[in-house]
Parts: sequence; structure tokens; C-alpha cells
Amino acid sequence: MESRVPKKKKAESQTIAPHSLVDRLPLWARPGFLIRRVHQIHYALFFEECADFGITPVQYGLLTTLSLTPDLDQNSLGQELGIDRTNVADVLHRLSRRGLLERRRSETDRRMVLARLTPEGERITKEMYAAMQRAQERLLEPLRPEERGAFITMLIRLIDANNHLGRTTFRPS
Amino acid sequence: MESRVPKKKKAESQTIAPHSLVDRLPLWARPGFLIRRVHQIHYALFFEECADFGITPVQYGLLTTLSLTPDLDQNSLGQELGIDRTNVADVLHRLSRRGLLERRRSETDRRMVLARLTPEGERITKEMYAAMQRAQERLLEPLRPEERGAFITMLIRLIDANNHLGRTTFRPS
DNA sequence: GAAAAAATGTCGGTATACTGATGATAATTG
DNA sequence: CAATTATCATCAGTATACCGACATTTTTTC
Repeated sequence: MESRVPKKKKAESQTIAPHSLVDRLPLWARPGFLIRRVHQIHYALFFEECADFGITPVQYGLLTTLSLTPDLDQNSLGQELGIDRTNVADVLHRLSRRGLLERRRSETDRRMVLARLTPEGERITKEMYAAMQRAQERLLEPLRPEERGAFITMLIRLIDANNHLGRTTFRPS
Repeated sequence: MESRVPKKKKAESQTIAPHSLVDRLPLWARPGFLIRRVHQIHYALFFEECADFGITPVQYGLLTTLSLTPDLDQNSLGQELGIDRTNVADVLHRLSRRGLLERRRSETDRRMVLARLTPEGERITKEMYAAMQRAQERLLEPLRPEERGAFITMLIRLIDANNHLGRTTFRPS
């Protein structure tokens, strides 16, 4: 290993989006690559804040949706969350194993399996809310306050415009 | 299924970030949730553009890095790409199985396994470049041209500020 | 130079996320 | 009403992505 790495001055490393970096590392000029990394960072922040609960971001998204609208089938859940129905089944199975929700066949349509939170599931969802919210705030903290709204608006516009892609079309409410 | 879903007027669905939506669906106010969805969309765009090659975004990132700096060990690769070393090993294994790269023990440090592209790997990397680039452009297309730079700058700032998170610290070059 | 510490790769385990296929049920069509 | 079509859940398979634990090798410390 290099024995003497020249230390960067602290002041320099604070500058934003250093240009020489992007020139030498083409990955940093690819928005898809950056999005992937920010996605990872959100996961890490979420885990740090919510470690006591052992619930992942996707699981909490599912809990949130079921808390607002109980007895959803797996397809509807997938469309609310923008994830594949096979993935929904996996996540539901793990949450059900932990006793946070229950699944049962619909009476009116025997194809559907409806999911509903247990009291324990409701409790966890409420209890975790503050920690989840902290993760969201910490994620955007590096942006100036007046930038944060613009950032979210841009994300929504990107999603809106490409919603048709993939097997699971996003179809909220 | 509902037999008569009231059709939304086209003009309405074109408006950006409809406020009533965010109010009723709390998920859309969570940046982490939006990032996850944009990440998925990038994957879908990438697959659409690069279907002929059967290379994933992460695999192409690894190919790009090895093309620029051959004979990297797995830890360095992970730090360049911002992914865990166990994940690097998985991706390397799959690419190696397809004959796109070769792995061998380092002579100077017998702990390290160095990776290097094969001629076929170099060829694929060059050939795929245009398709990969199209995916990147399509991802940001919904943004106004003058917004795109700001968006990328914000992403880099978010990454810079939270780089220390997780097992794999990002340590480019 | 020997013991302790650090670095590197691998293995096993878990969670997300997709595709393709298969089977069961419901809706549509003739 | 029978046949076709569509919908829903499930299964198998693959690819990211992480953690913890372990063995091997190198570096550091005493």
C-alpha cells in the first residue's frame, strides 16, 4: 500500500462537485450511477436511524400503505409502492412471519390475497415514524433548504415521465 | 376490477407534482422513497437500451473502471464503485464466467486478486457505450436542460456528505 | 524476530427486485 | 352456456447489495 498518501487540505475537500474528479472518473458524470449511490446512502441512513426496529425502507413503505388503506391485494400494493408483485409477496411473507400483518383470501374474489396490519403492526408503524422521518431529513440535509423542494420536484417529474417502464406501472390511488 | 374508472383528462395528468397526490400519499413526500423509484427507472431504461448486451448497470460500471485502470483488486474496485467487496466478488464472478475479464493473484501481495478485462471485455465495453449514454440522457430528459446540471450537482453533494456510511466507503482514485 | 493488528478474499445468510412460467379464478366473448 | 381471455398469486431462477464470521497474508508494534 502507498505509505504516504498526500493529505488533502480540509478546505478543498469541502468544495462541491470538484471538476477534476468528474473529468477523471466518468462514472460521476452518469446520473444513473449517482442515483444508485444515493439510493444506497438512504438505505444506510435508514438502517442507522431505525436499527432498533429491524424494518427496511421497503417494508416500512408497505406498512405505511396498509395502515392508510387496509385489505389491499398484492397487485394494488405493488402499484402503490412501484414494486413488482412477486417482490410484494416476498416482503409480505417476511412481515407476516414477524406477526406485523395477516393475509387472507378475499371473499368476493377468490384470486386475491388481502393484507391487513395486526395491532402489533400498527403499533410498530406509529412508533417508527419519527426515526424514519429523521432518515429522510438527514438525507437532504446537505442541500440548502431552498434547494430541497426543487430536488423533490425534479424526482417526481422524473418518475412521472417514466412511470410506464418495467413490469410494475406506478398507479397511485 | 372496477368497470368504469373515471378517465382523467390528459391535460390534468401532465401537471407536475400534483399537490393533492402528495397530501394523500405520504410516500411521495419521502425523498428516500422517490430515490428508490428513480433508481428502478434507471435500471429499466438501461435494460431497454442495452438489452442486446445483457450487461447490467453495475456490471458496466465495473467494466468502465477496469477499462480505465486494469489490474485493480476487489477492495479498490468496491471503493471506486461504492459497493461492498462481497458484491464486487459476485459481479466479477459473473463477468469472468462470460469471458469478459480474468482474475489472478497478485505477485506482490498474495492476499489480493487482481482483475483485468479480456479483449472481448474491452470490445463489449466500447460497443455498449452509446447505448449506456442514451439511457443516461433519457433519464434526465424530463428535466429542463438548465435543470440537469443542478440535479447532478445536488446528487454529488448528497453523496459527498454521506460517503462515510456503510461498510464500503467511497474513495475515488 | 515474535506477537498483535490490519487488510484481503471467501463463505453463509438475508433482503430487495426483476423475468418467465404455471395454475387458479374471474370476466368477456361467441 | 362454453370457450377464450384476462387477472391474480405463486414458484423457480437470476442479479444486486449488505452484514458477520473466518482463513490467509501482510503490516505494525513491541
